[in-house]
Amino acid sequence: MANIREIAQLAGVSITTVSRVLNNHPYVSKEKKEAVHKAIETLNYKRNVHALHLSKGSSNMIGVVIPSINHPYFSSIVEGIADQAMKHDLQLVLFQTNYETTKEIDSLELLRGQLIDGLIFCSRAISYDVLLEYKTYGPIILCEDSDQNDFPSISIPHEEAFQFGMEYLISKGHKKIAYTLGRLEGPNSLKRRKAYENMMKRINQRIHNDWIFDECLTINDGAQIIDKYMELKEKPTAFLVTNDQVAAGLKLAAEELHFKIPQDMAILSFDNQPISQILGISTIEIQTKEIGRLAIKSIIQFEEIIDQKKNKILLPFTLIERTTV
Amino acid sequence: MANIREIAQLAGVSITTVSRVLNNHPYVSKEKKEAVHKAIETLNYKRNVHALHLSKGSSNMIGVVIPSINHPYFSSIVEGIADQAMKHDLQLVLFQTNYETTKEIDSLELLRGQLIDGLIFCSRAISYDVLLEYKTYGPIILCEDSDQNDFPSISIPHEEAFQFGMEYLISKGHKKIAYTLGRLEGPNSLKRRKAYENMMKRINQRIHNDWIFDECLTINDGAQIIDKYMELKEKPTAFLVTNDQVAAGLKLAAEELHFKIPQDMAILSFDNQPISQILGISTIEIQTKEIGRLAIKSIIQFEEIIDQKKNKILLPFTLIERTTV
DNA sequence: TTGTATGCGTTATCAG
DNA sequence: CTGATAACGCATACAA
Repeated sequence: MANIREIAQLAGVSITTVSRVLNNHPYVSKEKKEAVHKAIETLNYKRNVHALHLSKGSSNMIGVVIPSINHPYFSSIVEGIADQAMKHDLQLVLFQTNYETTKEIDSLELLRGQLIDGLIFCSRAISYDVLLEYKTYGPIILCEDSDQNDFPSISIPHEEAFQFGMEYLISKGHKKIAYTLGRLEGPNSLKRRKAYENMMKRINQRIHNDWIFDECLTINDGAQIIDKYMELKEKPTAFLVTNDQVAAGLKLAAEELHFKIPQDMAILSFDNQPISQILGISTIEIQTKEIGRLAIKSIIQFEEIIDQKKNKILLPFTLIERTTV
Repeated sequence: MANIREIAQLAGVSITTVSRVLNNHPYVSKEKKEAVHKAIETLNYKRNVHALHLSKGSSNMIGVVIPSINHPYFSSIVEGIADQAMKHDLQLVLFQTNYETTKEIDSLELLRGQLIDGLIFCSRAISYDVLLEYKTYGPIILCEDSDQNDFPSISIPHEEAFQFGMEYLISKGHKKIAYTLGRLEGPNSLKRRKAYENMMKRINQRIHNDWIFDECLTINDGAQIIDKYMELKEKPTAFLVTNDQVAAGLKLAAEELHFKIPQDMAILSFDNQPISQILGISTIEIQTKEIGRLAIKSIIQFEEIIDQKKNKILLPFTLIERTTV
């Protein structure tokens, strides 16, 4: 591949002039500019990106940390990230971590090594302390309902949304409420658990630990809930579940066993993905794509955000009433 | 950030020696090695990736072209790509194109600019001729059922699989068969259309153009088929559809209108995503994740593949009989 | 308006 | 075993 030197030579100008043309700087005579363009054309020249990055000290690439891309919640966030990134000519580097901390550290190390100019955590398994060690290496955005003030965060208010869901179920006459979680230790899950305990206490219900279903993320996870449900001595009458996928699995598996939804079992979920619409699942809408968009915006306006300490964005959520509650 | 020079200075060795230690070269005395490691520790040094890339002339990053990440078919492929990429320490750069040719060209230009060492096209809107212009700039892999010999391709045999699906429907007594496509002009769609026309001719059925449903990719697309279906004078008895998402939408929307599946309308789809299992949809399984894995493997073994002209991989497909046919 | 010279941080060559 | 030094390709301060 031809380099800038060859272009300069062929065009009969200096390297600097070529660079100026390349970067649309002013103060280049029309003739030289044309000569440069012609040389670029004939040699089929293309700027080497690494040299540019090295020279600039940045890469206009952003890292995205997700546990798995093959899940509607995360791929929807990434879609928003990708849309917005496009508008700012940012490239996306994907880190599929499967919630492994070593993978998350890999991504942080690449921030430190300047491969990426910023990092968006759609999921986080790593401890907050470790994260702090990387604070100085570039913008880090957290897509979680976070109480800290070191990193900008974007999310819905999980505690509030969960509480809202509980209240809705209670308003429909339910007291025996079960719920499901993606990962027991996830930052958002902790928020949800807290809300659950508060609400159950408020309606004088004791906490049944076997009404809390962990590791529920996919359709199949949802379908498998029904097996555990069958073994329960005391059965809940309502489920507040992680997301629409889990709700879909649960609903279809329950109906397979001739349970009536919502009479025998009410289901309320989160997200409002297309599947919930088609299955008539009542759900609390979350603007996942918007979370992604705002994550990129936060990266771009990082300095302002930090300066003004406006580093926590909470998006509204909306109840979508359908037929499962 | 400290650089290699500072490390050398602090450790009292030359830059070369530091580089040797960094790259685990032999012939470095234990003392110097330790001194270097100590200096790296104290200065919290990290190799600058851009300098490395520039020097090496490569980046161990791979580009992935997809129309939208927010679709199970594509995110499943990307999941496979990511899994396999991880094993080889390759980073992934995502290009969400929405089938726009300009976006695809952007990705190709970055291959030319050496940002990425290779490119995987999970979808392609660009013409084959344009693609050819970039052939020399690095490994390009096509995830489509392709007849060309310039680029390695990985896919299922779409024509054969589609024909197989038709034969299955016919064996169940259907002659009036409709089908749906993702994009009319997509490379895989063309294969499917060809198979459709052949099979319909074989059973002496004329082609109804209004039995061919274009732009069907999502659950909602599937649900909307039913509206057009209602307006059809002559109605098909079976649908061979793009993927499980479309099948799910179609099935649920049809049942909403009290159609019996498969008596009133048989449905056979492709993919075997979890949703098809839970809805009992008969489907032709495609190993999407494996397509992704093999794409990375093809990038790595690119030279061999080209040399041995083994540049077309066709994965097997499997009929999963459930309840919709 | 143009060009020279230097820096960006590594790796690789070659001489010792 | 070790170290100068020359690439790698571009941007930019400074000089003209």
